[in-house]
Amino acid sequence: MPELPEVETVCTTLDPLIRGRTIGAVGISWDRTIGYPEPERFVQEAVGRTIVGIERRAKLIVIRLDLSNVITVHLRMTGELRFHPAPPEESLSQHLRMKLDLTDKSLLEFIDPRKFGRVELLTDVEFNDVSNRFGVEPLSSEFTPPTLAKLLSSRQRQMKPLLLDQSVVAGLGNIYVDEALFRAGIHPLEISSNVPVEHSHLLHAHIVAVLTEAIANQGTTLRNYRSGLGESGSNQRALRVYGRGAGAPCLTCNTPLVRIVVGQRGTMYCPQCQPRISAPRELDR
DNA sequence: CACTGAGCCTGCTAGC
DNA sequence: TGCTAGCAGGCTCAGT
Repeated sequence: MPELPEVETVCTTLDPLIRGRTIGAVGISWDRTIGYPEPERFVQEAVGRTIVGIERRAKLIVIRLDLSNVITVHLRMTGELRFHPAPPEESLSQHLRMKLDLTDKSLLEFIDPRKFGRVELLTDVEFNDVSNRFGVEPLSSEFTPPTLAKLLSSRQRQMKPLLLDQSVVAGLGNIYVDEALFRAGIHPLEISSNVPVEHSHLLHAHIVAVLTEAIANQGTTLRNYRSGLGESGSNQRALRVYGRGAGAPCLTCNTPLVRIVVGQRGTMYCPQCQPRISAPRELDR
C-alpha cells in the first residue's frame, strides 16, 4: 500500500506532467470516491481550474489549483493516480473511479479496485485545517532525534500503533514501521516511554534511512502500487521483515521471524533482534 | 488517554 | 476444475 515514499514518487513524477494544465471536465464513476464536497459541486468547482503544482503532505497527494483551491487524493490501499498524454485507445480500467480531462486532451485517472481511496476539493484554508491535524514530516528538518525522543517519552503507547498514528509522525505505514523498528532493534509492542534515548535516536536514523532509500527506489511495489507513469518501484527487494512469512529466517541472525497482529495490522519482527525492554503486559501475550 | 472493534471494499489464495 | 471462506489493511468512529 502506498505510504510516504510511494506518494512522494507519484507527486514528483506527476508534477512536471500536469503543472500548468487546465481541467476541462471531470468524470466520476464511483460517487463515494469523492469525499468532499458533493460530487456535483466537486465537478462545478474543479472545471476550469488550472493546476499550479503537486506536492505531498503525509500520505496525501495535494494538487494545487489556481484560485486558492486544492484537490487532495488519498490512495489508501489500492489507489493509483495515472497520467495519460492522450486518451487511451480503449479499455478504460474497470476500476476507474474518477478522471480529470485536461483541456489539452491529456488526462489524469484515479483507479482504485478496493474503493477505499478518497478525492476531495478544498479551499486552501480548509486544507490547512486538514494539514494541521498531521504530525511532523519525517523527512523535514523539524524531525530531529530530540523531537522523536520527546514524542516517545511523552506517551505510554505501544511503539507500532504510535508510529502508525498520522497525528504523531506523518506518512509512515505498515511496511516502513516494521522495517524501521526491525533495523532499530525495537519490539513493536514496546511501550514508548520505556525506550531509552539512545534507542530513540537510533530509530530516528532508521526511519529517515528507510524512507530515503525507498524514495530512491521509487517506492515498494507489492501489488498495486505504480508511479504516476504506471511504473513499478523496486524497494520491495530492500525489505527485511515486511512481506516475509512467519518463520522465515531473520536476515541478521537466522532466528525465525514472528508474525503478530497489532491494532488489526499484521506485524513482522525478529524476537532475537527486537527484544522487549520492559516486561510484556498480560494482554501482549 | 490508550486501546479495541466494526465498517468500508474487492482481488486473491488456500482449502476442499 | 470450480467454488467459497478468509485474508489483506488505512482510516474514522463509537464504545470501554
